[in-house]
Amino acid sequence: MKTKITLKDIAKELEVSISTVSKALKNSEEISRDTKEKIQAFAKLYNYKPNNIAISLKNKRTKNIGVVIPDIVHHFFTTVIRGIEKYANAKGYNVIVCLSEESFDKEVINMEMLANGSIDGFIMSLSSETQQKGDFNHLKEVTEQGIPVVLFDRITNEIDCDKVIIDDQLGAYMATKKLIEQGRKKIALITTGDYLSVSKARTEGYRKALMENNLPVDESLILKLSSMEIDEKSIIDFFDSNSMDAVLCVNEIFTVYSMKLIQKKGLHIPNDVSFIGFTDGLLSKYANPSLTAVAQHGEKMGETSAQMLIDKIESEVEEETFQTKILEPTLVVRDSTIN
Amino acid sequence: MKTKITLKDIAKELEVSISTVSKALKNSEEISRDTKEKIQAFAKLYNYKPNNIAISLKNKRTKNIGVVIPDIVHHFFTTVIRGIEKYANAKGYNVIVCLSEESFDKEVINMEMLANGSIDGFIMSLSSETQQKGDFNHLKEVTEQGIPVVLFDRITNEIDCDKVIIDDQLGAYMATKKLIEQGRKKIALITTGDYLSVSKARTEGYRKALMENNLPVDESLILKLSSMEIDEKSIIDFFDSNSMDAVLCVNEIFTVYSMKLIQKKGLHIPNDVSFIGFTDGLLSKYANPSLTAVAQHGEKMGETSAQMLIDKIESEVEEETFQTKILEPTLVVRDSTIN
DNA sequence: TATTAACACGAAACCGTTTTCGTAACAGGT
DNA sequence: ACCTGTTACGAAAACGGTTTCGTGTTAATA
Repeated sequence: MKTKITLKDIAKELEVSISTVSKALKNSEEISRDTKEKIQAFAKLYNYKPNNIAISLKNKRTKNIGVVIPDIVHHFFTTVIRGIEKYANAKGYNVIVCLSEESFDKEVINMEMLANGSIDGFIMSLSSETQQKGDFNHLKEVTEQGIPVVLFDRITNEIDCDKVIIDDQLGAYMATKKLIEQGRKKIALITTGDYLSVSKARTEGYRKALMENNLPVDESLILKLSSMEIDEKSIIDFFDSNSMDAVLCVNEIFTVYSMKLIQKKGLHIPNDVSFIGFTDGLLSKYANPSLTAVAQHGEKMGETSAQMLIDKIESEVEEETFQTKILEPTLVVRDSTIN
Repeated sequence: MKTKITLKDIAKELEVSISTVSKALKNSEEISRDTKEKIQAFAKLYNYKPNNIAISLKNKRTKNIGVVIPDIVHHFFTTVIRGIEKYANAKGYNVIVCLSEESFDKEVINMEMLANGSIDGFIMSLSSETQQKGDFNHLKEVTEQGIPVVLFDRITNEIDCDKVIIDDQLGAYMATKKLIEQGRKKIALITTGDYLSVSKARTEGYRKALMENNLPVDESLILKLSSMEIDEKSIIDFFDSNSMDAVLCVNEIFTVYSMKLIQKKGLHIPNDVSFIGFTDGLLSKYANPSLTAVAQHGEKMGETSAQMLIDKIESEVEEETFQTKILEPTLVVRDSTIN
């Protein structure tokens, strides 16, 4: 086992000081050509690479960014990570991923773990429990310490920091309007409770579209599931006790699952019932029929978040100006609506 | 902005030495009750948390593990990450995720970036380019430095390290046998080139099942796609120029995509053609018809990998014994085969 | 020849911990 | 009064770098 070589080793071997080695490897003007060449050759021969940890300690920069997300199995989050990773990597940053699994406690623990020097900044999306609870002290602490934070998708207004969201209201509005234009009158909505910021905005967009088109908002056509887990029974009851000609769902899994249940009832998609879902992920693409979906552009969101965070990390200025970037959703039309 | 407090700050404030503070916070017997209480109270008040980087430097342990995978959008890898994260987190480790995106160069760069002190060990699955190229020097270097590595799923025999795989051959064998038992005679296989270790094993299992059941292995019924990207034309050609009554695919996306194409031809699944795919992911569950799939138990694989890695990291002994854990695949029967 | 500037390098502080070792102060025993 | 043993703490080295500043040597200048 050949152990890693350090500056000290090189210095001893070449009978110069550590400082000289350090400078020589940085090609400093201070060091003579001869010495530099000798040291650089030696370093290359022994494959010297500076120790990241030592450097981090010295300049108080880790070149790591912490990503805390509720779930990695939702395709949307996966694409966001990809976007983050892509941008961060190009800038020489590494990405530490922590999953809160929709739990407040886990979110807090993860953040505390990372906040003690492990990372230069956070990119995160709040767990549903956090949003439900409305307790953001862990975020407050972190920002007060001067650690930059970028919140994406599931955000809160109670924290001053950069934010990236898509215009969820617009997305739902576009989707609902599309359904209305196709002559649908009884459009149902399957969502979570309003505690999830995104669900709330989407519900608003849905209402807005109905109202603008003089359609009644029938509260019994709005199903609020109590968690992110599929509650099959609730959905079946909902379908059994209401008639509808279109369904809008706030996420992909709700959508495909609901479609299956509708199909089991013998109804045809899109003829009898049209479906539009949020998140244009793998499921939307490959579901049968393929899903008309509101694309959230997760990868773009990830890139944007990473860019905003790294800008802040690397900016010298102590400005306390935060911005919220609102990305535009796109409607990807497939076979679950009439073309 | 209240900046982080250090041992030095506490020492100065309380007019004791840094060593005393450090010991007091560790509840050392060396320090008197009074002093300890005073220091601990002060530390708590100012929310002192030791700096991870400093600790890492000191004990040459980062409590980070590096995960290098080809792709995060494949559901299988997502579940593996989840398993890793779960186990690692419980053990106080953080997970740094790097994506090679099936590229050899990226894989090398990522590993080099992390190998300089940022992590205590690697968990990885080889990029297809790496497997194709057969160049594993980056792995060799890392293991020679004494950094523990666990390879999962896409592995190589050229590197001595711990490994976790599922019995891919068995999985394909089980799937093929199932199809044979249902009376299928012309079973096609859609795979990648043999450079991918898993594809190779799966192909072997497929052949083995056919041979054991006295069915001919018709090479024209084996489609080898040249990359992980869907090549629609090749698949259509394949279906047009061959007749078959069952299809086995080496991954989920190949499977659902192929199903779509078969359905477009007007064939019925499973009556005309049965399908079985590898990886029991979201797509399998929600595809229409839902997919009979070989479950790879990604989460289990992730946990096992993390466990093996952390065991090695934390074991004092300098043993050079490596093991390969082989997980058993399971056949999850759904509607793409006859029940 | 004395002064000075440029050159090339080393010493040491620093980042924030942990840990070993040394020691002042005091108590107890003889 | 002397020795010994605790007790309670501090000094300093170490982890592996970066960076500031000081300095010995040489060559150029007055």
